Amino acid sequence: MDVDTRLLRYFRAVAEEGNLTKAAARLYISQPALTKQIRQLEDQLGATLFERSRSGMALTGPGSALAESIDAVLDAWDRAERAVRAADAEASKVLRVGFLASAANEKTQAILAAFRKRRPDWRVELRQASWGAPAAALASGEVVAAFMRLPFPNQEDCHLLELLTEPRCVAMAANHPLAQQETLRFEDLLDEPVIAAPGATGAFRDHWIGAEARGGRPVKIGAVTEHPDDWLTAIANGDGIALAPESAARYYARPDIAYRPLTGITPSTVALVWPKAARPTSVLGDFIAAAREAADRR
Amino acid sequence: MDVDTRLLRYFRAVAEEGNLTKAAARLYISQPALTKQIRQLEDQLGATLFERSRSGMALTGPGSALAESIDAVLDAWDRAERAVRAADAEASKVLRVGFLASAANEKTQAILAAFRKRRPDWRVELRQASWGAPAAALASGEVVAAFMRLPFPNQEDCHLLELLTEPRCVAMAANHPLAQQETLRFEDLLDEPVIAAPGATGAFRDHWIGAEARGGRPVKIGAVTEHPDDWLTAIANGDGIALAPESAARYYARPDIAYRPLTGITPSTVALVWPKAARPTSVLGDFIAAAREAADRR
DNA sequence: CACATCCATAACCGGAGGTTATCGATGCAT
DNA sequence: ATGCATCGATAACCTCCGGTTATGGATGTG
Repeated sequence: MDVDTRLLRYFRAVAEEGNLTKAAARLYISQPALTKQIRQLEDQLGATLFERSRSGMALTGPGSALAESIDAVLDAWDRAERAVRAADAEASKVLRVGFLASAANEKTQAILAAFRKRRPDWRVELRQASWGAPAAALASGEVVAAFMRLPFPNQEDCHLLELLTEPRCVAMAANHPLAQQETLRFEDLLDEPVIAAPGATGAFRDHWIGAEARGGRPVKIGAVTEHPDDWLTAIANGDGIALAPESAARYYARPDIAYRPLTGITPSTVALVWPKAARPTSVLGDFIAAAREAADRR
Repeated sequence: MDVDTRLLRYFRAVAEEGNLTKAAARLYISQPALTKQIRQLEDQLGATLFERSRSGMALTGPGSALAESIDAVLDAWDRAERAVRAADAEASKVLRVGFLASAANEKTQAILAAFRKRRPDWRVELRQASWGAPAAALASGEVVAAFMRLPFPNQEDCHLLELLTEPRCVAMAANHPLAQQETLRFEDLLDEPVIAAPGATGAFRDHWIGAEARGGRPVKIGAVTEHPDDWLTAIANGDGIALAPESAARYYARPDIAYRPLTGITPSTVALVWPKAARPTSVLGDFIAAAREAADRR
């Protein structure tokens, strides 16, 4: 019998959530679509995978059997995908590197230059990662390394090379009352709605709503965004304020957005990261060396 | 990225055949469909998997990387599928057993009775297997064992318990000139067209066209069939003659078909087979024991 | 030089995966 | 007890994708 890995991911989500509605939300599809898909999986396998009840979906015996076997399938496919992408990169001499927003800021060019010196025949392709699943492209081998801000989800599966640390500031609509002040304290922002990353990003989201400095004070989410453009628009729109690295003021300057220095909040660190699971190649080694060189020279 | 295992099988077929047209034929789809699918796989992976030329499709570097990783994925899924089916069988107390045509003939009832005595609360479900891929249902765990005639494709992946051996005879249209004779010699049939199993079945097909007794004499294929019904129809229709187990005369008697004893050809053996790959269960053990008991008592 | 082989393209059809809207059942809080 | 929130199932609909047949273009081959 054939399956789509998508179906397997769907199944896994439902098994983990124990709840169709929540699983559907997590998968960014509608609940009826998920209902249909799960039922179809059951039909194809000829087995009942879930016990439906008012309180949710509970795994049956066959369901548990599938849940236990499923990771092996998805992992095998991930490995296959990585192998193909690695071979393709080798063949076309392209190193694909992911980045979040402004990557390594002013250091980016130095790193790329240092790498070009080591591998003149290679080309570096920078790909923007979504905030929704910043590490997904790493896991699938779509990019072989990425410039990331710490922390991020599944960080423990990656090797890290810290590149720079910079203060965090606050971004808000230019006409926001607090923009009058030259400098702000984080305590002054506790009641402001905040523009946040998607909930699935865990520690990453928490870091950028300043959860660690709130002392348990609840936060009001003004909007959820996945890309810099949405993020900037939401801020300019007055949906809320947002924490941002200081460099955002240079890389994302706009007349309708004000960036203000902020006290009482820890700085942000940018690192080059690459998956522990991937077999390291010499080209990646050269890129890491280039990044290390550029990071040390300041 | 998501894939359907179907796509992976398609890719594997093309990689093995080195030829779109032949691969398409093997997969029972049209060549344009396969062209599209392979191209789509390449698009999704963002890599060229094949080098196209007038002489066929040759794997590129990324293509080879995929070819090497692909079996792990498909095997993992096979295992998952088997695990689910096993758990489902356990839960619903159904033992699914495959069979080809008349299964174990007169022994079948004795085996089932012996099993019922051991496991009164279980039910046996007999499923007919296609001649096109007689062992497919075994590999996927759709059936946990099967009554098969030896040899069959991928036989080496299975444990065997031989149940009975019976002479092979010849089946032909009732109005066929040779049907006049009470007994025939295999040498008399060498020029007759033969109804055969699909080419992919290898040794199975060879056995039933009597390849081992032809001494290299070429065989004329009158028709290719996958199921007893097609087979009987083709014979009655005069498309060709066919070798058949003696018991076919009892289980597939028809006024428009004549079965005649045959000399100069080896007999046919029926065995109960079960995959080596599957974790053996105690129920299956009981079924095997029941089969052994019924086979020994004669 | 005609033909066979092999892959690509075009036009078309049916089904499957997705969506929104809605319902029925059940548990919980007012 | 009533009303509301939650959860899964169903219905109606749209789009796209996987399949089909027919055909073309390039390239060896008898």
